[in-house]
Amino acid sequence: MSLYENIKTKITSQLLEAANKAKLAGELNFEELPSFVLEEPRERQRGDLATNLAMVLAKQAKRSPRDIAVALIKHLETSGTWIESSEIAGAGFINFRLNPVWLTGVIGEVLKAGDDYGRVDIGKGQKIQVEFVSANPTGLLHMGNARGAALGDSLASLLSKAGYEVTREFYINDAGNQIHNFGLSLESRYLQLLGQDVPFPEGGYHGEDLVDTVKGLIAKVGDKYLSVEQGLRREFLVRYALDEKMRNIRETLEDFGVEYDVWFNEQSLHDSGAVRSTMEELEKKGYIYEKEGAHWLRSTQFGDEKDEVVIRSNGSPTYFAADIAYHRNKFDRGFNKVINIWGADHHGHVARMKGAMSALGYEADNLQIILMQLVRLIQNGEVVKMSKRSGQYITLRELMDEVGKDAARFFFNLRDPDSTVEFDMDLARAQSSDNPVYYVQYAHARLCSILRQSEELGDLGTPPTEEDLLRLDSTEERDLLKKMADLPSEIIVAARLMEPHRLARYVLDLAGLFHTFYNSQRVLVEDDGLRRARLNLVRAVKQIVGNVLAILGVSAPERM
RNA sequence: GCGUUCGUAGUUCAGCUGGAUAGAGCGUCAGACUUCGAAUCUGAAUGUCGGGGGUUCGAAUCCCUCCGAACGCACCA
Repeated sequence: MSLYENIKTKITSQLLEAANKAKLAGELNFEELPSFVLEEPRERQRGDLATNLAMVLAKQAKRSPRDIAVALIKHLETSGTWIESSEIAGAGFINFRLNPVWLTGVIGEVLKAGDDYGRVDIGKGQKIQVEFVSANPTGLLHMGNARGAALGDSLASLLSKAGYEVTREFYINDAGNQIHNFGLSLESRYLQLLGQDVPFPEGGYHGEDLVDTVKGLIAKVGDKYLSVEQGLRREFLVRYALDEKMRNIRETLEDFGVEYDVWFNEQSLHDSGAVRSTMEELEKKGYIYEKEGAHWLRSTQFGDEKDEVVIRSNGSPTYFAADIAYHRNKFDRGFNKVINIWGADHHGHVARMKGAMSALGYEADNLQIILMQLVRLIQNGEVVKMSKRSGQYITLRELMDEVGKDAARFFFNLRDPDSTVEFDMDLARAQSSDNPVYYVQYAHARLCSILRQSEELGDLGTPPTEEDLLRLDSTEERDLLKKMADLPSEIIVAARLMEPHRLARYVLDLAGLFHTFYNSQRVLVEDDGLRRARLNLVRAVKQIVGNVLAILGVSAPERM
């Protein structure tokens, strides 16, 4: 446990003890201690930590919060807690001021832990899977996928930092109706490009990239497949195009800094009989009924708005059926928790998917679905309706070319998945230099620059003494140290809430505090002791900035 | 029509799952480089937290209702 976590835990337990002692002394009356918080007050003049314990006790104790606070403070044991003073304020808050000396210990803690600073263990080695992007291989990756990739990958890194054993997975929709359509589209393009006047299929994929794929194919095999039997021809075209599309998706994501552990084929679920056996299982449990020739899942029993078809009247399973088998497979692989990141346009599927898991006897809460709102693209001051049909969309590749991987990933991770973000292409292009990511990266480069110069000055070796470190007592230094001490707590909260965007905020704040410090204090001063202390501070800040950027998948440049 | 999510400064967004005087970036205005990187810093102005009710010591946060937006409501995925 980190220094700061330790202190907070200690104070919390002392508060509990104080409440019990006050009760024994007959000064306070309560049955059960309600939950309370010990947190940093918004305004730092109020102190370092504050608790609302007296306020939440008011109801049970039938006394005013301020009276209760007096009793609590009277019985509070402060030795070993760094508490320097306690005071009652406002409606009944108890504010604590800590002896700032504890802060200097943070630097040593950071440098000792190195890349592991911020690592916590709330996961306790539990296996957790994050499935994200899982884009259809029938087209190119777009802005929505970019957001999903940034979110999913950073969440996975965050959870891993928090002590979970994480698997990143991509589900490839290489079966079913959509692939059938894909085959028809490919065939049509193939014939068209070879001069035949054939119609484009209804509901086909209009994307230009598909035409390019077929052109590439023709360059290799020519008109060889004109004479091949239709079924075989389509099969070949699909296999070829799928392979090319998936390779492209894979490479694009890799360039975006995302590496998957597992690429899972939908087709394998059909081949292995998993889809069929899963449906039989559901049938056996009585959750399936027949109507109008189709098989339906009673998903309404689990809160869905309507029952869903799993086997069509023509006998073929729906996408949903395969998806149920897929999620069953996930749990059977031993994941304690399974996380899906879906676009908000799929929110209607949440209830039925969880319902299907309940029906199969799994704990639905172990399947967690994070919905992210869609990305609204602005171009020339206007909202661009994105759709694959119209071909009106910006690809992930274009996004990286335009604004860069780091800026894109940071941008998405700065926002709550629940907010519809506006992405102004022109702004991203024109103002790329005042993108927040550069603020953080600049801080990192600056930190590196200071360290480089200290080396040139021959400032190696000798570590600062305890006394040297105690001289880091300006408000700028203390604010910075406090923020540094806070990282483990931030990781815990972010991992618990599955909100990596908190870390982007954190590192932005940290960079800001560093810039402020930099402008008010000089690091490379004549005074040996003070210089050594500040250099260690710089080393530690650099370490943390690097650690957090790594979680976010953003590079930490030494120069820029 | 029903459902899900959202509505916070001119603008883009935070707001730690109920706490003290609602915060940042950009933009605006005024300042800081003979000194470690000015892609930085310091200061100033800016709010009906969409409207209205309720719950309680206390609400941007929870509940109800209305307004507005996005997205769902296929034997598509």
